[in-house]
Amino acid sequence: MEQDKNDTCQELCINASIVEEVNEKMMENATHHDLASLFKTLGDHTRIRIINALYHSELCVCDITAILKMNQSAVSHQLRVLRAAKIVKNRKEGKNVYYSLDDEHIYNLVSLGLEHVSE
Amino acid sequence: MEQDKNDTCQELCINASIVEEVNEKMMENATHHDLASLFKTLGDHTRIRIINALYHSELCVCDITAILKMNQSAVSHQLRVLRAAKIVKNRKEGKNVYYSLDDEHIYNLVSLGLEHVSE
DNA sequence: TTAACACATGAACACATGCTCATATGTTAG
DNA sequence: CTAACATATGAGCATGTGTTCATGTGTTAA
Repeated sequence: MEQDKNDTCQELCINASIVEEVNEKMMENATHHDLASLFKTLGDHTRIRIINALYHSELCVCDITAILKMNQSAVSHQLRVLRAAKIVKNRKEGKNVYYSLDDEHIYNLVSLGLEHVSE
Repeated sequence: MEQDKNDTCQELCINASIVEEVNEKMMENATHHDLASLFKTLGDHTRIRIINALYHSELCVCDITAILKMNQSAVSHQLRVLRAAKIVKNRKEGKNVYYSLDDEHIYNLVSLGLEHVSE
């Protein structure tokens, strides 16, 4: 006569009504996925530094490489990730490719994150 | 007579003054690290779902386990990560441990992230 | 005390991630 | 055309991360 719940939790401990309510209010799984994806992209030391550099000015790959003191390949790889996430956009000018932040959402997100960090 | 710059970039391509200026304006390395850390913690499907669940109500581990339909060990491990990042706090009540969001920074951060995602 | 339960945690494993190295692409100068 | 250069990209490797399984800890009830 047991409910066919998972076996770890006996249903005794949980407030079933609250669980059900939360389940209804929860965002969709796809949304969770996208959100986690966005934060994951922001959650890397190198990428945060790139974003921070672009905070102030449009920069070409070469500039970024110099600022981060990393090799060009590593920077390009990370720029690719940021591009895929639509966090940065790029513009070609002759041999150079200039990168900049794609929208101010990111700027705001990072700023807000900063508040949490530097409390 | 070459500058002792890295060899990838000949200094010809970069706007040295801008690079220098950006270098000055950049946040400290420790800050980058903390910021990346915070976002990395938020950048996981399971953890985002936990946070989203706690958006609405304080919940015990057992509740969360039921909501996420995951095994209790996995949930506990992730709660530990969230605790370490000061994203959630917990409160003991008898055999149960109730978790809730530690501050509203996180709520705001996730909300802002949501705006970027659902454009 | 002992049994039952909620939760925490260490070890092990599969998989993802970031870097480096080598090389490819595309543009400009000569 | 070819050489030089800025950037992109694939492969390989070392390290990090999330889950599961087994077990430990702490609390309540009998």
